Amino acid sequence: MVNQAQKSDAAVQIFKALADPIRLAIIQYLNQLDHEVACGEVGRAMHISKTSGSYHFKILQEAGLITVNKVGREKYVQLDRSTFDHYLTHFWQNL
Amino acid sequence: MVNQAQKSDAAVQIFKALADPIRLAIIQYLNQLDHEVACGEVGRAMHISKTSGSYHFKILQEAGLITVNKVGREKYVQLDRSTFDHYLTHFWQNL
DNA sequence: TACATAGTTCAAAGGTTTTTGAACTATTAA
DNA sequence: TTAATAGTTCAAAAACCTTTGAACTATGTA
Repeated sequence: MVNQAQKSDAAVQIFKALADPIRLAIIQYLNQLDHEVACGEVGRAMHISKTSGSYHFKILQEAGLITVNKVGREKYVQLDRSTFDHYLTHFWQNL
Repeated sequence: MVNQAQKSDAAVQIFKALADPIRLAIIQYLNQLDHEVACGEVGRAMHISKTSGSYHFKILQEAGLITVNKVGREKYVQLDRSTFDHYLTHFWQNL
């Protein structure tokens, strides 16, 4: 079992990942589509550079907010709703 | 009515306010007590300086996560649960 | 093979957030 | 009036986050 400090570290990481307008827009976009999409397609929809996209997807993945599926040279991402449920929807239960 | 950009600005502000270990500990503390507490008392419980406390309470207040009630020379704070409900518990409905 | 495409990595630059201590205001109590 | 207490403000420093472009790896296609 993880201790209190580790629990709040994870929460801080998730809230940091959510605390950015680009990443929130990505989440919104992935939520609407509700299926796997290639990073490149999301990046183009957000009007951001490849490098910036790569940076933001890494932060979302490390926070556990998206899952990643590499197929050929493309990386398909989608929301990991269980993480949102744990830290947002059930915030008070898991605080 | 606010537009989409304003909505996500507010969300970013709330997630930034949550994205800090001290502020998350303050929220945890206020949640357990579940009543007004003076800033000074919270600050002492968190082992932070007056200045640091003042800084963090300001961020929590500006995000709408706490309400403030000044009585004499003391400032009593408590959680504003409606903001947590809106941005966390009902995250998907308000995205 | 050669070329194109998807995505990563790196370091530098710029921007933002947090901590610090000293000086401050406002209120209370002796 | 004097001293103590609660909290704020300020500027400087330190720490941290984000963007940028160039160079890179890996894969797919002609």
